[in-house]
Amino acid sequence: MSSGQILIPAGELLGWYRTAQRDLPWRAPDVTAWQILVSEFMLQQTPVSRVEPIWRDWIARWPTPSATAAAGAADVLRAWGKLGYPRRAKRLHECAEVIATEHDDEVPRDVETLLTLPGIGAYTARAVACFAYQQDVPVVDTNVRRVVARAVRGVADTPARTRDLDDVAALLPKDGTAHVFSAALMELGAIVCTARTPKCGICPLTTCAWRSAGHPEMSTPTRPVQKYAGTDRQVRGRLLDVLRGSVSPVTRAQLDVAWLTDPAQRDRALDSLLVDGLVEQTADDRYALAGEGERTD
DNA sequence: GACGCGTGGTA
DNA sequence: TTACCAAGCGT
Repeated sequence: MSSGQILIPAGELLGWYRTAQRDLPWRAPDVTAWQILVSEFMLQQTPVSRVEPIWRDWIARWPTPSATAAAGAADVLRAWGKLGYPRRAKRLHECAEVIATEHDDEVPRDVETLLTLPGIGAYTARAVACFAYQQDVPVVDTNVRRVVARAVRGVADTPARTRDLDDVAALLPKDGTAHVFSAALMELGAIVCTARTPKCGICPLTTCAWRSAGHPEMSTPTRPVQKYAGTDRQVRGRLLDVLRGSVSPVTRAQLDVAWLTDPAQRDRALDSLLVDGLVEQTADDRYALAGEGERTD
């Protein structure tokens, strides 16, 4: 994409965002950069509705990086509950430790430094810079990618590409409102220009290349949806669920009953949890969530 | 760049 | 019911 042409009118988008934005708890004025960062970790591949209650409890319990770092890893994994992808919880804990010890308990402001932190990638680094520190950096998540694909390129969606960042950067207004523009773009994708049944009837954009083209279907295939039932991921989930539910270490037999259909797969899943540092083996040959017994709060 | 990584709501 | 999908990251 080239051009200095304005392809998404900022006025239309920002006007809509002012009245239509959701009242999400991490958007409240007194929320800190760390607390916004926590929301971003939780929102990585998990819907807002499931994150909200967990985030509220989490922030009340561990409001700062140092408070989070002081908690035991097992307590963090339990508080994460069933949000999914528990490696995120572990990385959030590690991220808290780094910020507490190496950044004076302050979330770094610049994208370069944010990118060095555990669990923070291209999206989250810029989301924190944008939403917590009002920086005019391009923020590209699945919503932004889809809105740009449709409104600008006239296609239903596009697979993730590294050059998405440059494409979106070219669309940002240069008058200092880019951070709001980015938030609005994401919000539009989240509640109007949705993946499955877009609400074109209430879209604030008066011009849209996708609409003009007659809402064509996807031409370039995206990644196929992953299977879950019967996969190692499901087995890991079952094993972890057993461990989250037990304050004391469990025996191998207690884990074995969590997945009876394929013992070899069960062993592989347990091994991968040990490798990932989510589970530990105790001296008496039992199993527990990693960091069980470190606890502080 | 492709793949593996949880979980549950919705159509 | 099955299949899709939800503010990605690390390898």
